[in-house]
Amino acid sequence: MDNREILLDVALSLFSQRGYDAVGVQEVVEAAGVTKPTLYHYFDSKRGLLDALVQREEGYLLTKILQASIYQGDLVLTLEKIVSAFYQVSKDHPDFYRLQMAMIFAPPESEANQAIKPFINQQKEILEEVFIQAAKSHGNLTGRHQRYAAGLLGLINAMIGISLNGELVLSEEMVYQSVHQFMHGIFS
Amino acid sequence: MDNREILLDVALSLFSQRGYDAVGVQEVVEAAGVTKPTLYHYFDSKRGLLDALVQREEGYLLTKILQASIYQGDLVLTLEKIVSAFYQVSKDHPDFYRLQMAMIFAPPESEANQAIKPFINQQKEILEEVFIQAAKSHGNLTGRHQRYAAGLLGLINAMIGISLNGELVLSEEMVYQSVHQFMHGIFS
DNA sequence: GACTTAATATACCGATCGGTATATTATTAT
DNA sequence: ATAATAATATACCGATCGGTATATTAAGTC
Repeated sequence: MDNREILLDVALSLFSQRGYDAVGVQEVVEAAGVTKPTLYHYFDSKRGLLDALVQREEGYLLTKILQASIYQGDLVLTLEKIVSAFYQVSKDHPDFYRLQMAMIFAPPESEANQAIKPFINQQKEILEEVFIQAAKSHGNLTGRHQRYAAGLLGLINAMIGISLNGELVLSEEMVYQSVHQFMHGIFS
Repeated sequence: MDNREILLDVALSLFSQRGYDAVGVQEVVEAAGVTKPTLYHYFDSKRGLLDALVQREEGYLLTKILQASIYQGDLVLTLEKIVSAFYQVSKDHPDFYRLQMAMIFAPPESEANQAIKPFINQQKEILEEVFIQAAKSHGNLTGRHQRYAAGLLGLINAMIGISLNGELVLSEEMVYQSVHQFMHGIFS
């Protein structure tokens, strides 16, 4: 077994349950069954551990979103693929998604928010690119890609937030409903 | 000046900037120009300080929302009043709203999330009551008040989140647009 | 087999954590 | 005026914080 991966898994679990600041490195290494120098051998610092963790998980998420976001002329279909990819990742990696949400809404000067910010911007840029492509055939979308990307991401994260509280199941029907609701807001 | 109020103000500022866990009581009392026993005279613990802070600010917010949520037969009008109240509070008390967002999305076992949860539930209950009242004249709303309340709250917080990042101004037109978008999702 | 490097542990560092025992100074009530 | 209480400060507590110096073991490399 790879202690580096074990440390990342344990850190993900603890950080997502109680928060990055509230969990000490001592607790992480104890839960992982190793000692502190092992952690500091693989990661320069506690922040480095968080960065590596976020990198691993965001790599997975961004790959899925990129695959889903190849625009081929049908905006609704593309948005449904994207929303479906987000919902699927949130179901496959609920711990990470909980942590990501906490980091997104963490105070701007906190380490957690600073660590996630570049990846959230990447998510936004991927969505913006979709709306930029779509604007070539739907003239009335022009110039609003930033607002649309932010709005869709907000809707997606709101839905996932509700589902992580167990109050909603993100079925494929919810994908359709989410996109439908979003498009109505755009065109009317 | 009242040292208790000063402590609450300073704590709000620091917690909203860097997070509850990352800010120590020493830093709070230094920024407030007092010493630790003064803080512990007014509040039993660091958690007690957070609770008192949340109580003060949520009292203000809940009062505004309650005033706006008196249903008098016009659902759209009522929702516009509610959304307007939320947006106004987020503009008048941006620090608190930033802190509230962080607490809402903080890990479920964190002190921050546990401290805000009852107030968020109160917000939900107020919105649910509106939809329950409205269902008496709009039969097709019946039985979905929980989902609608959660969905509207999600939309409101997503919009406020964007505005706190400086990417959007929550004008009265945004109130109209938000409610319009939400209603379309419900009726179609 | 000898040498090097990666991976781990023991034991420790100063700083900060949340919280308090004790004493002193204002304020209030009688 | 005096007693009681509220409000503050000095100085301290053990525990934990993130991080490391040193030593040892395991795993390759020549």
